[in-house]
Amino acid sequence: MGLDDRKLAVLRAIVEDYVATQEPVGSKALVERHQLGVSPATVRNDMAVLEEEGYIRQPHTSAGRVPTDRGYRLFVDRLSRVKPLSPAERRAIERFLVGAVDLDDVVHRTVRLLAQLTRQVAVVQYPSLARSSVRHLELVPISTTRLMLVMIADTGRVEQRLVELPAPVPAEDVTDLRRLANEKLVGSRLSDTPPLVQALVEESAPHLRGAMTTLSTVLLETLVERHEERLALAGTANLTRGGLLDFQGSLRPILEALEEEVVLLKLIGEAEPSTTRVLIGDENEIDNLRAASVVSTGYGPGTTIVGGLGVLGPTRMDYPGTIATVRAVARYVGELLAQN
Amino acid sequence: MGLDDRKLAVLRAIVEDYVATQEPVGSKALVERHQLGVSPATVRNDMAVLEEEGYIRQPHTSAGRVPTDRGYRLFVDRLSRVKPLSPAERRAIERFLVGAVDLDDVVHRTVRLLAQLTRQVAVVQYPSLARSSVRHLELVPISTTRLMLVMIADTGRVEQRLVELPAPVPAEDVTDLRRLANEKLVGSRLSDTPPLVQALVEESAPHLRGAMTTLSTVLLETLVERHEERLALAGTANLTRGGLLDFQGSLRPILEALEEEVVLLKLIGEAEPSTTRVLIGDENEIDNLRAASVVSTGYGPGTTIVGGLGVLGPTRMDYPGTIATVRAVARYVGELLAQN
DNA sequence: TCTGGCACTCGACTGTACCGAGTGCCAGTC
DNA sequence: GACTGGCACTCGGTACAGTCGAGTGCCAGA
Repeated sequence: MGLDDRKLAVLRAIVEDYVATQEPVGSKALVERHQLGVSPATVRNDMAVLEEEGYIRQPHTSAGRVPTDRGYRLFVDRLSRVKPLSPAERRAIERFLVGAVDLDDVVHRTVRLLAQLTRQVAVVQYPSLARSSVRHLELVPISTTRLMLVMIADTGRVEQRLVELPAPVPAEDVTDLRRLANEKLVGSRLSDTPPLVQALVEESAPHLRGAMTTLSTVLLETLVERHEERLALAGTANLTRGGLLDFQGSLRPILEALEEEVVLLKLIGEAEPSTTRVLIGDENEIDNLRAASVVSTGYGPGTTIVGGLGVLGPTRMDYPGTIATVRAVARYVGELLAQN
Repeated sequence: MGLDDRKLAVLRAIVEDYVATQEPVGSKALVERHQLGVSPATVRNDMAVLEEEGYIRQPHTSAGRVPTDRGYRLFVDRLSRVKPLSPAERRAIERFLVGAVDLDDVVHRTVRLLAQLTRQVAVVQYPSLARSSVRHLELVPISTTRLMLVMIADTGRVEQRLVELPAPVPAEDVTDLRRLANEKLVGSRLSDTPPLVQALVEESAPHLRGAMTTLSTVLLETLVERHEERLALAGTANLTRGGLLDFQGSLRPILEALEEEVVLLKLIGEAEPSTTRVLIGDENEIDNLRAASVVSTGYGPGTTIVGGLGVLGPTRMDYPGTIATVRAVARYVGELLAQN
């Protein structure tokens, strides 16, 4: 197990060169491009050890070495510092995000920005309803037996659902329903609402009870249970960089995975506070993404987290740069939301 | 120019075989698989003419023939009948679309359905705001100087915008603003609103005028001028079928084009009543899509059109089947909207 | 006008040879 | 004991030649 400093330096050099050139790197090229202070032969011995330990591998007998997923993992954990952003990148982030007019706008701008800066596929989760609280509920009569329920969350999200009432409800009753619902629910987190919604029905006047029951069912079903998450995606064209060498030749599984909201949510939606999660290749639970890496983090106003965002790319990616960008973007978005 | 019936039959056979096998088709294979009633030599002569006229071409000197964009065009215009849907497909459409709970749901289900049935990339435009009329406007105070404007259209679309007021507005004034706006605008088409909105400001009580001006600016700007269109996309993974032979080897330009909302709208948003538009390869104005074909049509309740939908695939596609599917789906969606 | 026959073309595939990057190993040196 | 230079070896990539066969164009004849 003895991985002394030089061996680690060799691994770092291999990762950096391979990420840059996308070609297996040999011992000679390595000593030429890095100040390792030893000869190629020595490096070769180190490489043999690294290979034995599973950090690098040879695509063919007479080729250079390529990092394994395990090698990238070691690199990320112990061999790299998060790269500070360039001023240009900072400016790009600011320029891109100021002037967003609403949440949709913020999310769309963010996802495009991320895709552009990292040159990878970017995913941004809308602020999770479960982590939002109710700012306002609006009931708009569509017909006598149909209401449009509009919920405005403190995160800026607006969700609407059609409610089919069991019986016609006159306009003034709708007003009552609206008032009641707002009184009870405004300010509370959606994840905490079930008992409140329950109480709502019980406390309603008898003639409102039928309508309120339907209403609360819709509320619970669509906003809490089926906790509606939304996502924005951008930069799929970036998958084609690196001319099909990445992703072992087929974009198919990746594109398929990207179409599954559930999958994406799993990837970026499980953020923990102030952590940047890096999943490398095989570490990914989703089979389709075994050839990809994901860098994700949570975002939100202040220190709370309301959603996740991240990027997906080949395992051969610039981890320090990507991590820095993802973090920075998340922070800016959080600030933006805090102004809300 | 003399394209007699047999030459047309030959072209049709070439298109059908090539679409099925994805391989250049030769004269011998052609007479074997189709009852043309003549010998390969005769077919060869016909092919020579078809090639001269630009309907087919030879990838290499000693290979079979492949249809050109022009050949597909002739095929679509004169040589194919729209294939009736199979009962299975009909059932799939019905099964897929019933049970949609709101517009978002309808659109998402539709786009997935289209992608699945045609095995291509599907695009569905949300009902255009320009073609919708106002069902209700809601103003929700966020703070004393901020309102959330929620517009509900008759097509089911719900749009929201944040309005920054120039000065604090008390709650009862908000009620007045809401009432006024609804009185004037409900029932009118968004594209017809500019004069109405103008009148709105003029008829407001003096103390409301400032707020109403801001409000109407937001209304006009975001809902009319920048006429906000939304899109849903699905099936990008289908681009990878045909193993990179389609799209001359690179998905890049296609994926890039698919990320541009403007481009997609141009493709499917210019629907005319009861027409199915087919754009084949070169006919496409967007350079990135010169290797693709697009089949699109409009949809809407009854005979009106509120939006477009369509699919994008390789020029080598099953036009009759795709056209039939696109039409059928559009019709079903229209019916669904009509029930609204 | 159609057909059979024939010479021709050229991509796809196969086998051979060669080059060179890169390796593992070993004996020698500090 | 750790490092180095040297050397034989491996093997992917490329270039080249040869063969095969699908497919063509053309032409004479029915």
